[in-house]
Amino acid sequence: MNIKILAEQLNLSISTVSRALRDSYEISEPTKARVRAMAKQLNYRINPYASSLRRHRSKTIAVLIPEITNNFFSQVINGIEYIAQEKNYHILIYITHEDVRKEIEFAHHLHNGRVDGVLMSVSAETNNYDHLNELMESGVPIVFFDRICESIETSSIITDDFESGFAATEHLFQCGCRRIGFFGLFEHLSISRKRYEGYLAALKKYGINKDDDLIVRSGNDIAANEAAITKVLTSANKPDGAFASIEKMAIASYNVCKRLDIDIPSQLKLISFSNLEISTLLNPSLTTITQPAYEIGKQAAMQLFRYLEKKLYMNRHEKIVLKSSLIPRQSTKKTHSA
Amino acid sequence: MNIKILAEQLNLSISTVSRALRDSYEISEPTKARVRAMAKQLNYRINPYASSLRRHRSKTIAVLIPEITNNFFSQVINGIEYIAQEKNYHILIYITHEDVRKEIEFAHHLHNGRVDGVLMSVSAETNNYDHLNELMESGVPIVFFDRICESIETSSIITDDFESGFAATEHLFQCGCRRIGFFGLFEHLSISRKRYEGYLAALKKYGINKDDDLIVRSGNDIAANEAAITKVLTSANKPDGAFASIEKMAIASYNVCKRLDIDIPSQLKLISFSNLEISTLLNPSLTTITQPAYEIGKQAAMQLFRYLEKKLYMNRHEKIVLKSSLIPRQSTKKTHSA
DNA sequence: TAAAAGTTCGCAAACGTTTTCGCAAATAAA
DNA sequence: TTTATTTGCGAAAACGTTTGCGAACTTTTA
Repeated sequence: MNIKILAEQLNLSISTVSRALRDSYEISEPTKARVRAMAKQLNYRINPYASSLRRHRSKTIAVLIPEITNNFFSQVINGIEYIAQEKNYHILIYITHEDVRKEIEFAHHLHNGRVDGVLMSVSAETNNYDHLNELMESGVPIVFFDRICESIETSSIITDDFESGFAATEHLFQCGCRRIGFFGLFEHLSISRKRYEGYLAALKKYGINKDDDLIVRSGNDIAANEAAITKVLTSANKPDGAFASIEKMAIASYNVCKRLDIDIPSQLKLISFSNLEISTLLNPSLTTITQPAYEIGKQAAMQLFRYLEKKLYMNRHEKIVLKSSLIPRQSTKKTHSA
Repeated sequence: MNIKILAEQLNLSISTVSRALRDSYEISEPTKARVRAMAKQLNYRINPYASSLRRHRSKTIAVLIPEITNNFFSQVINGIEYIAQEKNYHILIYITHEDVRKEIEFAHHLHNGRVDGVLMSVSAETNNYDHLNELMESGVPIVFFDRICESIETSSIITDDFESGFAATEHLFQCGCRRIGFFGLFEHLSISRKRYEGYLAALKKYGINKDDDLIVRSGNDIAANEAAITKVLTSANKPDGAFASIEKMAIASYNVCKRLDIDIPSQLKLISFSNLEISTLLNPSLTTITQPAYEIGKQAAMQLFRYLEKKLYMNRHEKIVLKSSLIPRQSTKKTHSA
């Protein structure tokens, strides 16, 4: 079943049928109606590969994310999917598992026109962006979200990470904490840096000296993370509050506290970036900084389509900043310490 | 940059270059090496659309799922992705949001060769499978996972839902429950039926009469679900235990109990199907039936590739059953009732 | 030594679209 | 009426691959 057969059935030329199906102005309304009717009757579907080959557009976008079993990213995908469906676009998904080599491999594979554009959050390991620059230069627009790449001239959708880091730390201070830990991600990740800077700024504002012993940098290895947290929480100068700049570290902290029988919030107050739907059901419920993940996905996709529809030209460094919200719960509840 | 330019640079014919790149036996090893070197040097990437058009294979599979912000499905995707990467396949993702009309729309769109095969879990609303039968008949193999479609002759990957439903109910009984509720999904969903039958069988084994007042059927509307649960938990003959056949209902139950000040597990014991990583951190920790989601994804993908590689012929009704595991936690802890 | 078989490659026809160009016929303007 | 312009459509050349077939050359077999 192809357009040729369809044309024969209609006694029309292939070109006329093609144009009719694309609703070209060159075709009369009656002819279009005939074509549409016959196409429906014969259950004709256009061949996307022939079409893409000829038009140099795939009607497909790629989404590159570091992980998928994480509410933040799955909510982002939901937002992306919403916009993509509106535009009749398809979504190819690639998961890097925080592995730069995979990210590079994917980037190279996308050089060939398989997708019209890319939405991505860089892997935590990534600190060289050549593969992404090359992709951009080959004409594939990239829009970053959350974990962006400052050095590439394109749009990104981020949240107010500095302010959130500041607010989280301030919140802990206001709840009585004076020794505030930072449990964060790798240093070179954009979001982590910003959150950390916000943390430092808040410490400064309240006249607290930064203490490197209270800072934990997480990797991908859960056991290692928990070990690092355990070390901090059992040290002589242990923190009375902690700001987890990533959900993974909050979970790890809960586990460690459970194991060490450290009570949250009386012995340790905890606030974390998180998009868990059930923060409220944790024991105790977790005070979170929650990012508007769904909206991030939507905005990122919309921005990409602005490039694809040439409403926006590439190499315009544009940042869209959405606001996260701090939701106080039990894990930072003020307690009357001894 | 295309194969033509590559061929000119090499002083070879296009066909030789093509064959060399595909590692054909017809090309000598020295020539292959030359071609590969030049391809690398010129940064040549094959055009996937031209290739797909010519070969009638897309190296792409579609994954159709009802939702993505759910650990079960995102873990399944991880499993699928693992196998797909091994096979150098790409993954298109389609989310139905439990909407049959979207499912039908997606199924129709996939008639055109965009994908070589489909992996899917049907939407809860689906009870007519014509669109899927048509897709199969048009030559696109479908492998179902979890929410399968019994009436279509193909492979499916499921878990031992009857046994799990039985075990869950039995577990509640053994923890002292005598009035056991069932909080489940729509009737016509395969998994829900099986789990429900397991529930009934366990009741029967222990001589408990089924009580329709203890059965809640969930929809997509969270508020409505919570209202229904509230009604049951505040009725005169309220249950002393409940089996949630879907995670959503367990969350709703926690919320309702919190609101009504019903203590879990002393006043209500709760067990639920769930793939939450943090069931252990809930208050109280949740006893779960956990499905091997990652493995389900892998198996489903592997089975699909058996079709694609013609190692398995379509229309073979084959079911692969994996085992879920019951993990007892605080929410079903035996209590000394008054 | 001739025939058969094997090796290595090129020609050209697909695959199913889209689109440029062109050409009639119909309509509008002069 | 003649000359432009518009309207509706068709022929054919792309798009970048893959592959059946055959040519030329080399090696093996009879």
